[in-house]
Amino acid sequence: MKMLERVAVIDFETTGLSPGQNGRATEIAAVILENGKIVGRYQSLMNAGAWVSPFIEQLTGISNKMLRTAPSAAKVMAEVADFVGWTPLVAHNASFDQKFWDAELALINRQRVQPFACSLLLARRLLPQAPDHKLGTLNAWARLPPAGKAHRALADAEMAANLTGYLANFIHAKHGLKHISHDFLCKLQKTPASKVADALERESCNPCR
DNA sequence: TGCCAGGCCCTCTTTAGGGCCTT
Repeated sequence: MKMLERVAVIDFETTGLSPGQNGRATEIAAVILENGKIVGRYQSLMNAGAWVSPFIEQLTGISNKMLRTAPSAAKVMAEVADFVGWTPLVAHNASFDQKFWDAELALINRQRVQPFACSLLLARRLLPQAPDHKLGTLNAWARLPPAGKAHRALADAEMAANLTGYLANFIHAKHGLKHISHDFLCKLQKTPASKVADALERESCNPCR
């Protein structure tokens, strides 16, 4: 599977649903997906000084004790931003990860340098027959490889990467696209569901592809 | 006082409401 452009798939674990006083990152993972295979991995807990509620500890398995000895959020965000570089980003429900990525980078006076594509929006358009579009459900439904404990950053990033590869393969198999760019995924995820088939048809007829 | 996310998407819609998805 060589048709998907190299992308970086990321996943955050956090203390809440929105960045701010009560929402900080606790863990991040980034995996590099190249030719449909994971060729690089970064994963780290991060200590942002935020308190982990019992609910979040139960959900993620990440505790306040674990974060006390973790490297600082500033150090981890600098490392992961360098690891990803200019590689275009993908996340499942990217609006969530994008706001934490932007917020945590802003705290170290850095800015995002690439767009995000969203595997959730793509899956809703390309796999409407799936039981639902949760990351775990889609991976099980598509019979993708198990990736470890859900709600830990590396396992979720690997699941999202496998799903992204599956979606690219689906587009290739069904519509014959030989090269799928991150830019095309970004356009496709904004296409109304009723016009997705037309968009794929147009793209596959483009003589430049 | 009471509440506390927010973008996407569908529909019994568009002068709105509610479910889905992420932690």
